[in-house]
Amino acid sequence: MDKKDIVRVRLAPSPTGYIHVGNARTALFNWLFARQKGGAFILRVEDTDLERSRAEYEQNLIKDLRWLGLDWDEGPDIGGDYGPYRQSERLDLYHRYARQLLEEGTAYYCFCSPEELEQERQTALAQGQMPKYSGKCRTISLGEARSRLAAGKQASIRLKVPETGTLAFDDLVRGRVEFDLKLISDPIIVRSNGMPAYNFAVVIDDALMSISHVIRGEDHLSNTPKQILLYSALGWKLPAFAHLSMVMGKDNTRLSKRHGATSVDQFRRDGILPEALSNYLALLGWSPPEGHEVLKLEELITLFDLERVSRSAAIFDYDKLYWLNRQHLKLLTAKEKLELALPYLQEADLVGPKLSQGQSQWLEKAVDLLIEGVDKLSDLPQKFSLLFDFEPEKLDEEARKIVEAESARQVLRLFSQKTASLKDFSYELFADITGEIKKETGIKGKDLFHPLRVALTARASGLELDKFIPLVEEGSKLNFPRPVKSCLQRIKEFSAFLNL
RNA sequence: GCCCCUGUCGUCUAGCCCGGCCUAGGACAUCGCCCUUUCAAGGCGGCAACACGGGUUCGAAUCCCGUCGGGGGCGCCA
Repeated sequence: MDKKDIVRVRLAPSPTGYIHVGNARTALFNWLFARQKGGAFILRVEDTDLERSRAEYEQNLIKDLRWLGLDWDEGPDIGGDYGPYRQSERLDLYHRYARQLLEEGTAYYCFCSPEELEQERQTALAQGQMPKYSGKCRTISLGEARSRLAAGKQASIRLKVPETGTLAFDDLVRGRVEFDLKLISDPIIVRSNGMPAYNFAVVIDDALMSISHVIRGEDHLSNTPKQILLYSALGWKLPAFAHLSMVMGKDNTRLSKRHGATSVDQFRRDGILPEALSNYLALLGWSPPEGHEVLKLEELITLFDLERVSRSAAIFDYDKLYWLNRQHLKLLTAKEKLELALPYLQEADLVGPKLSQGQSQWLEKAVDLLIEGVDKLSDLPQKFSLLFDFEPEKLDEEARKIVEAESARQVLRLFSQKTASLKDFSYELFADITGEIKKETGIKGKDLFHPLRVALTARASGLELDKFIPLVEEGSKLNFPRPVKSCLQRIKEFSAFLNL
């Protein structure tokens, strides 16, 4: 393959907090594209905002991306041939090109103060105009500017934007997009504190890093003409652009904490599987050509296609994410399920920090049974109360009704008598006894089993009894912080509670 | 306010570029039925959309124009 055809894409986050699902989706699309095309995925950290950037946020970023299952070929943590990969370490590069533009006359020093500029902006807004820099400092010669600088004046550097004409480009997802140059303000490329501005740094970095495709959020669409102008001022070849639509919350405003979890970190802690999150994110604004939607990362790589990316904003649907999480949970082995579930059970003090072999074997079975229908792992401890909590006095309305029926009392009385002298219990004994009761009373089906379920679990619903009974019996012999009551114990307590 | 993007079931979307195969397909959610000693899972089925108005055409979700709605941008933030 010719070198110029090599696909090189990048994710360029600024380390200002936890990574948001919107950025995670952008990361995923870039990564899928690179992996499918056999290209390179590059991580570059845009930390030129001294106010908001923090070094530890970079670690979070890396951790979250790796957890999601993404990897990169070049980046601040692993290096690469086009480094450094932090903008704060590339300042000399930006200055070199800024100087070049200054000398060629395509950029100029601007001495206007932030206050002055704000004033101009307000005036324009008040007149219903799109704010645009007046161009006041355009006429200051480079020599004049340098002597003012030498005299201690502060100045930013701006790019000269042509006064007329239109600028058009072909966006890979949006098609042809046009801008009227007379509405575009001369962008600041270097701030008066010497730091490069975003529009300048991205262009320098993307070009120097030979980025072939810029795949990013739609919020950057209107920056693109400024960046294209910079490419041509520097005589560089343009990358392809692809602008992804935004991710919204239920009320059609930008997804925020108000809507629920939004950071990758939060989803991880809630117990969403990384493969479920990436699957869901891929489905937000992209659809597989064949109907099947439950897909692993490897499958996404082969199926992904920028041409199938939708142009309109998408609302983040937690229900569908949970459904996908359940689907991916089903794909795991019992052992894997336990491994993932354990921290949540420990957190809830259901199990101690160390497990005996018997405990972990039992837990493996329990998790495998109870995980059915669980949206996210953090919901699991709640499900475990079926095993660990038995409180007849806290029956809900439904359970109370079931157990108060006259036939139910009859069933329970008999069951209590027949189990009174037993030392041990099993599902087989349960089946025998219920058979006898059926014969003696003629009560069968729901009327027979439902009261017994309530008596054994203190709930109207739960696991099937043929699974529940052996599980509880086995669990009752194990030493848990909160013990599991045996079936016989449960019957005894329940009978007492009902005054049978 | 101005500029740019966008508009198919409640939600994510297929179809649109290359008009007829669309009685508009799938998935989530929801409702019902079946299975099941309850619940869940699973199976089956139902409800549900081309924003609106004009064109063009024998024929428009698909092409053109306008209106309205939504989003983004208009920073010495990225």
